[in-house]
Amino acid sequence: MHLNLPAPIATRRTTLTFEAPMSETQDPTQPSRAAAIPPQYDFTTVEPRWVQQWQNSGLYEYDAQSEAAKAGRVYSVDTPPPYVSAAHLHVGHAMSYSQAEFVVRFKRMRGFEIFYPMGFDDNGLPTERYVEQKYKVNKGKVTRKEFIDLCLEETRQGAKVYQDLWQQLGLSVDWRMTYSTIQPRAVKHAQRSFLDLVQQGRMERRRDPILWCPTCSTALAQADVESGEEANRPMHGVRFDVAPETATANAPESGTIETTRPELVPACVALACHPEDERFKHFSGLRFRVPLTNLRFCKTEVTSEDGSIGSAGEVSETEQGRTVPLLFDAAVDPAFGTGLMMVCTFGDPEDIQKWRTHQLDTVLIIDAQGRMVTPDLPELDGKRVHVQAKGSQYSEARLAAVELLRKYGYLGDIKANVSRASVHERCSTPVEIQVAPQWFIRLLDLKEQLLERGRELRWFPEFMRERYEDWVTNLRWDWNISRQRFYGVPFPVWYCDTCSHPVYADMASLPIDPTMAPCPQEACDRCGGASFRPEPDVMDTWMTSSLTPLLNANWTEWDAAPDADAPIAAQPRKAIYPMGVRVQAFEIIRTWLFYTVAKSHLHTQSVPWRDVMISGWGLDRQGKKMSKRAGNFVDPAEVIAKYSADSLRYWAAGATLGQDLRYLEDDVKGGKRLLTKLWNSTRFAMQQLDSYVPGAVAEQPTAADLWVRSELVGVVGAATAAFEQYEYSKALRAVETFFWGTWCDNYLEIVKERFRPGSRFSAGQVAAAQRTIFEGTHALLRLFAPVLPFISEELYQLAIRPLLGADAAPSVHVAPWPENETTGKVDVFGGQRDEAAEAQGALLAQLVSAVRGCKTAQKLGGGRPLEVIYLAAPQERRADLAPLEADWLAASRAARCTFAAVVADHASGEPTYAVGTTGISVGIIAAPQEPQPA
RNA sequence: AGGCGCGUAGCUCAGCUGGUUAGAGCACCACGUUGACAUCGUGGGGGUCAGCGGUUCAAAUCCGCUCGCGCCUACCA
Repeated sequence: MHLNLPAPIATRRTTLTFEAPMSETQDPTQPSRAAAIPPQYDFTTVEPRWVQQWQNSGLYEYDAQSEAAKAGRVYSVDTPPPYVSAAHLHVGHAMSYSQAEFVVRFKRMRGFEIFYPMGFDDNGLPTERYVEQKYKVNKGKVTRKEFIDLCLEETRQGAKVYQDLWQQLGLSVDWRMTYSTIQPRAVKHAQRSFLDLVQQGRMERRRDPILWCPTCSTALAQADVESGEEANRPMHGVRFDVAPETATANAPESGTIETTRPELVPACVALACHPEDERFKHFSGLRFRVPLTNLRFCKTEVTSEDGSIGSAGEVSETEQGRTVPLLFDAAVDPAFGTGLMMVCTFGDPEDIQKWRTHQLDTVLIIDAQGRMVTPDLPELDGKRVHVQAKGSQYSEARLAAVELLRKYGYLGDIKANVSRASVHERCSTPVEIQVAPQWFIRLLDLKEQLLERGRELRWFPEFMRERYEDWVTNLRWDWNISRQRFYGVPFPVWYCDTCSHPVYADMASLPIDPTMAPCPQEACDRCGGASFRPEPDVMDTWMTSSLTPLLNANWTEWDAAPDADAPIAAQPRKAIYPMGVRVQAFEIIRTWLFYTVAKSHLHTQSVPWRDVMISGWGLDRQGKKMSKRAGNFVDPAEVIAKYSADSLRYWAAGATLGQDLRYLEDDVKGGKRLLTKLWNSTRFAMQQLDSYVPGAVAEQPTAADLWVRSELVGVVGAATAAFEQYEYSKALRAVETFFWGTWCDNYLEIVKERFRPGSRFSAGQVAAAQRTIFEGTHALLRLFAPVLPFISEELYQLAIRPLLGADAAPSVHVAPWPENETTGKVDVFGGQRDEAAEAQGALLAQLVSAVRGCKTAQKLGGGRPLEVIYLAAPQERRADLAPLEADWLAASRAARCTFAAVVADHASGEPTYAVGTTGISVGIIAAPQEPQPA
């Protein structure tokens, strides 16, 4: 038999050899083909053996020189580099990685050269947070080097755990291509990206208000911030007195604002109201005194009784405090609070907006650690803004501020008010706004272009595109990539000590750490200064993660001279870019996906991939997201040990793309059942093939053969179409339904009789059944292979490959998918559907089922032979029945059937069964029970 | 507050470009083991398709509104 192997695979992979897996168990006295298949499937030995053999043989290695690669038929996969916190691994992770891999395996069988690396994200704040919590350290307690060493060690351990699990799970990754986001290659890419954006004028160092996490002591990007819990954040009325020097005859003496942040009152820089708000029409031109700013703390030294010198002091009121103007701004909502709002520096993005628009002063009273800096107000000074005061749900600073406002008579009503604060997604601390020099990538002017890139991508499922559009549309901050942390990619920048002018590293010197390497310039371009200091900040972790497609393609080496000595992972691969598909879950569309699209747009004026596949989450039985913290987490390694990797993958294949999936052990058990069924049915098939020599006997297919062949052609088409749309669950369902219902329950039961000694079937009919069984099994194993790689491979090697001869694909995973990708033609049983045969088969299945119904009603076993089947059918249907008779009688184990006017008359009152809505009904008479042998 | 997804048998989910009697697996009931499979087979019971209204000869499917769950975005002075 000649197998039409796709050319790309032929060059290298046909030379792969696998040891014959079960040869040692074959009984030489029984040369039967079926004997090659042990009675029981033992996944505990089979799965690890294939993990090893696939790995040893290089089956999944990317070959840039293959025929497919040269022809441009490369399918490359950008898969999420998980954080190293391996202890958090749960079946939800296994689910999403499996789902992506189903499609990868499908594409490989379609003849594509696959580039499928794995990455590990061991860079940046998430890792730092993990290390801090695990070792109970923070960046104040250890040196930068000690801390980085801890992070690297955690990274190594985590990556090992991940790789073991992914291999057990059967992911067909090319492990030579593994990257990590802190390795020199990744650092080089991130720094190159930085310098490239500097050259483009996209990268700016600005002293701007920025989002700030007081707990992590670092700046953040908009994407790092999420909505916090709803909570009561009371609204405090605060009276602002009109500055007497601006008072007019008909103006009021004061105005009242409402705020949830009374501690920020001393940072007030303006009051604002809507220009058409009648209530404030007399306020025009007024200035207001900011409460508490008229207080002064006078410190005096005192000598206490024991002679030690301490300090004391008192607060005194001065004549006037700071005054602020009243602004009219249409952005103020007259319906909110009193209609009069306080603008302070800075409470929220709205403040920044007004501060910019009206060029207001800046009064910063919260430091980097979230402590109040208010020297004239000792009750408030140093109080922490994000630490709850003892015995209160409110912070130290807020309580102290309220007390001060009350003491000096400015405090009005306090009203309950439910709202949510913006918090840092890594630590849930409410974010503050600080002002500090930071590096920004200007993005706000690119919204339209980035939306357009989003539209160039094919999204699966399509509705996920809206998550992207929403995010881009609502973007309000340029991307701040500076982080005041230890562990991350350093900026390749020094500053002049005299004038702070930046000096950039040479491209050729990357990767570089400016804290270790000298500044490449001797004198400052701007002022001639000769001493420089390195940039101490590190880059946002997404600065690297956003480059994974470019990192996989080794963008930094595209123009470099070829270096044959470079590790394979580091060699340039421009051909895989843009990549074929990005796979990820939906919650990081705004981060990973968005930033990657932005980077690709800026660096290559292109989308980073053609397709985007978005998966859902693995949920627990109650529908809650799995997480270590929630304690509802299921360890995938345990599931694999108990039920096999194939079974776990089967569960993962049950989720509709983009939808969440609950973890139910029963569903994994369902996978285990399928494996058993597949094993047994293949064993049965082999038992019928001992004498099979393809083409030796001219086949005479029966109605059952023609029916099941046509159905299979249909299933191949349906599964292929589904996989092409990333609908692996639909594909599996089509295959499984056919396999269990049509193939096992009906077809195999029908043909069994054909192989019994002395059956009424001709040699040609037996040959037809053998061909159907063999080619059908071969097709089924290939159809199951993407989802169930282990058992498919084992059965392919045991049952199929030996019969195919020397041309056979060395692995089911590089065997040709039963529909040809280029021609679109199904390569099974001629590839044509036969509607008449399918209609006949449907009738046959109904007839078989009706007889089973009779047997059950008469409490007869399914294998009980029948003496006669009585059949009542309208005259016009009788012609349809004749071609089915042989298969029907065989499946029913009946000696003969005979037409009758009304079945019940001939069946001794036994129950009769209607055959669907065909107008046919049947009745049976069982053959006498044969005497049991003594 | 806006957007997206979901709401179908006891449970988990298909179906949702409108068209016979709404499906599968699990669970449940009954029956059945003389050579693929009891980790099984056969047969069966079980659903006002969240609710209300509309379009249509015909609605689980299309439209509108309401309710519930999840998520995203915004607001949070």
